[in-house]
Amino acid sequence: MIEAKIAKKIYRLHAELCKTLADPTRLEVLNLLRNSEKSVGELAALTSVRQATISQHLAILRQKGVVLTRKDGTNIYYSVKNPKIIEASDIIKAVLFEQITEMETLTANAR
Amino acid sequence: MIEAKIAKKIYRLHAELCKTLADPTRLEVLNLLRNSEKSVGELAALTSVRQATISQHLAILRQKGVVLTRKDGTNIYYSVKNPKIIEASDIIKAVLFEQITEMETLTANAR
DNA sequence: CAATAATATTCGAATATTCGAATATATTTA
DNA sequence: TAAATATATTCGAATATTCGAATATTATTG
Repeated sequence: MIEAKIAKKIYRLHAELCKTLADPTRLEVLNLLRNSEKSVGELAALTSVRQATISQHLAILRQKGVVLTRKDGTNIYYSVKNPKIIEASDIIKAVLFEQITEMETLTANAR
Repeated sequence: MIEAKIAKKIYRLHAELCKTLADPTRLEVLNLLRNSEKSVGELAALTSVRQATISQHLAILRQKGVVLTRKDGTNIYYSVKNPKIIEASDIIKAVLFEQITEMETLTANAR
């Protein structure tokens, strides 16, 4: 059963990559990076999250290979490395909205 | 800025749904449910994870609306509620494999 | 080179997650 | 109804995650 061990390891890596999306701040950052790169300061301002905290989340996204960095002077611009991540995030968001719609239907019928 | 608050709440819910996928056991369970429903016992056996643990993970998947249950005698059969979740999981897995391939390329070139 | 600006890192406390062990809750069958 | 089977829940310990505060690093500018 050596392949079972390998499968488990793949599931672990897969879960680690999914964890990248399992935080509201990181989702917001990824959404902001959807169409264009942004500097750390811009991301902090746009999300109203402290610079150090944004930087920590960006470090996680970097480690997991989800974003790329480009240095320009003292600024560091972040961008999405693989748009598939955005695609996956969007699908999960669509599921969320379907769930919300379903709950609305339920409560509407309960009146 | 009332809409900003709402946006933050959506990101929180979105992240909670993503968390569903952020565990190796749950990913394995979802993969086993991909094509057909399975009972708790079957899932425990197929994953070699204790029944209580599988049950806990199934409870999380249930709470997040990711799976459905069907009772038949003492058995409870679980199935995927919304196939989009599998779709999203598959996309993230594809990203993982792209990352692995990229690392292989790097190490191959380093020889 | 000193001052400034932008970003990153380290540390610690609060919180959340995971899992095993034990137990509880059906449901079926003898 | 008692025993057996399948599943769920509760609790606690170990571990992981998150965030703020303080500090460090790097690059630019005067």
